[in-house]
Amino acid sequence: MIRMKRKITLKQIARELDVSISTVSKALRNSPEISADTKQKVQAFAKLYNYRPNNIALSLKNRKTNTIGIIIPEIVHHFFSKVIRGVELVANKRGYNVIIGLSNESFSKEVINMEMLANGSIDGFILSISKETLQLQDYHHFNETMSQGMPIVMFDRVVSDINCDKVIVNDFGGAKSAVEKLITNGCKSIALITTKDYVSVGKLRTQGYMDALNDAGFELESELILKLDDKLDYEVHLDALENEIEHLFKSNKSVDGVFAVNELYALSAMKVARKLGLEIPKDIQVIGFTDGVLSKHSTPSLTTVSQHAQVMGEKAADLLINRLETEHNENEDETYQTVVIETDLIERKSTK
Amino acid sequence: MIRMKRKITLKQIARELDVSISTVSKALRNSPEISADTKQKVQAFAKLYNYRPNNIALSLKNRKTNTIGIIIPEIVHHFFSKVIRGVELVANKRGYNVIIGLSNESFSKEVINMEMLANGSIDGFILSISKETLQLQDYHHFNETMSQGMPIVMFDRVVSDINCDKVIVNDFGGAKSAVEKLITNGCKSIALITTKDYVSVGKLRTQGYMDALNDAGFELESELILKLDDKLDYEVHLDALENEIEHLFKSNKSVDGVFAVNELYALSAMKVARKLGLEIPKDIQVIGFTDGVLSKHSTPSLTTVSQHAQVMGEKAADLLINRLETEHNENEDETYQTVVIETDLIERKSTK
DNA sequence: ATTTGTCACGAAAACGTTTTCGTGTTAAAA
DNA sequence: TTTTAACACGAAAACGTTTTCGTGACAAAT
Repeated sequence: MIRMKRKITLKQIARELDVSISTVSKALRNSPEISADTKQKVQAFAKLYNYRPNNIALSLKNRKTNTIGIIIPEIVHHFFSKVIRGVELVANKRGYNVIIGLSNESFSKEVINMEMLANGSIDGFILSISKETLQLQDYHHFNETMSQGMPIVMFDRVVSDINCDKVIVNDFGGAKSAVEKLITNGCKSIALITTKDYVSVGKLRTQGYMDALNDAGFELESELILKLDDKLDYEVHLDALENEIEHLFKSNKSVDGVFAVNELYALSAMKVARKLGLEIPKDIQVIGFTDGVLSKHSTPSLTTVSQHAQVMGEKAADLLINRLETEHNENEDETYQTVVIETDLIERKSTK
Repeated sequence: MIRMKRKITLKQIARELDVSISTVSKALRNSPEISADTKQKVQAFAKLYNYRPNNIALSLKNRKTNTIGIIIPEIVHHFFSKVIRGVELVANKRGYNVIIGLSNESFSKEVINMEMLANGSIDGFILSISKETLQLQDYHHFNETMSQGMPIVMFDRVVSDINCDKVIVNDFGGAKSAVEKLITNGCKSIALITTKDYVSVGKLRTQGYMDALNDAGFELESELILKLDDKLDYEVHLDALENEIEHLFKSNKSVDGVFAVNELYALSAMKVARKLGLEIPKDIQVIGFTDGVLSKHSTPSLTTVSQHAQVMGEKAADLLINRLETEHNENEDETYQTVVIETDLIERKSTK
């Protein structure tokens, strides 16, 4: 049976050594007020009993928790977990902890989670907006949080209505250069597989696609654009997804290039193409938009637009902590910045 | 410019309403001591100003944070992120928050992270041991944490030296039934691709493999066992991994079945097999051990042993919270339990 | 002998709660 | 009229820190 020795406090040290709590505190912080003798005695005792200041008490006293709250729609997702890793990395380096909340793409869970954390548990938020919130366009909880003096940094899924620091991917540019790559590689009829427009990133990627076609003098054919309703969880209903894509291919036999706004769509496109007897990349070339793990290990491996998720997390954490650690004058107008992370085109075997 | 209205406290409400702090507190908690009039007044005021008790102050007062600390080796990993989701799910349901720390497979980071959180930030730990810690076999930080009265629940990577609640996968059984499946499917020469033995799960899966062969009257051929050093990050050095596997196949042409202890090894085996002109599952059948996303989307899709990561997380959270919420008599000997999560064989296209 | 100054330490407040106990006021019982 | 009881509220302690300010002892300077 293990001997229980509860964490020791200043008060207990003070009692043992027959000095006051203040003296112990000062001795441990090496205050010049305290004599060398006493310091030595106190420090030795503290080390022996492995004294560590209680974080909660410190948080209360300093009105600062040194903890960052992350709210994301889903954690079982490479993009988001990479962002978390980035946040954790710089947070830890700068002396902060990270506490996570999952909204599960639900508005109410997002609100509840934020309220729980906002009541003193954390100093600021890093978050990506849930799909439901984006649809409802109800952003009161963000504004309320910020009006209470708690800063927010949004990443990836952001919205221009909210005034705060943001870290976003150059979705437009990434999509455009992907499509340009397809054009350069000789594609004449390029399909787009995307989501409904309310998710800002889907919209921007669609615009990048259109812009690239436009610049190259291609005509925009709406039959080549497949807008999927991501209400449906295609991880579960893979066949539904594949049917949609198969329909696209069959009614547009000339398609020789595909740009998909995420990894799953791209892989499904490749799968369907193969099923229809098309060779990749000879007959049809495919590019996805993602930071996922599937691309690298698919057959053929998938050329993708990398979003540098971890860098986004790091940047978001830096933005937040910088704001937390600069004195904000009461009446000075805050000025927020939006950091754009550039994408990289990672060429693999699904393009020529 | 947004108007700043800092979070309101009991003291401020008390001052505004010209009553004492105690009265406000009691009124809000509907104490019978307080008159209906006063209650009404206080509650209305509190609602108007959206009063919420400060979590930190409550934690300090109650010596209970209602927060769980998770320490995992890596978050960009489907297995671990699914576990987190499970933990988060039941933690939230039961009124707890989750704070994460990444050890990054490093002993020192594991120790530091635990110390940070153990100083009052959390009520208990859920963790999976880092590889480096497993190698060093230095578990003092776990024992110290527990001796301070902070419970630990370990999952997946556990060690029998430590006395605490545990949630593990039936690695032995899962591996055994996978290999049995291969045997049933007609495989005569089954290779094993595994890791070095210090990670307990690798060891157990290897034993499952051997036991299945043994039961079936097969002879154990050591050339069929490939033990890979996972010091090398094979995500980065994929070619090195594939070379090893290619060597295995070339020097054992008779191999018609492969059991791999993780997803990456299994996929690489399939890739190499294809490269060598073997058809899957006709010429060679492959089964992996994982909860990952690659298996489902690979070509052919991979038959795997599912570990039910989310269930592990849920179970671990329940174990921890149960322990936190039962009065533990000072001198009563604690008794710990180990929950074994059974695996499922998910049959896909890499087996007949 | 008195003033000044330094040294080494302790008391107390503060952070935001909850809770125990005490107390003044009023109405009912003796 | 006096005692008792219920009622409604406030003071204070506690959780574990840090920090400001005050103070007693002693030595040095006047």
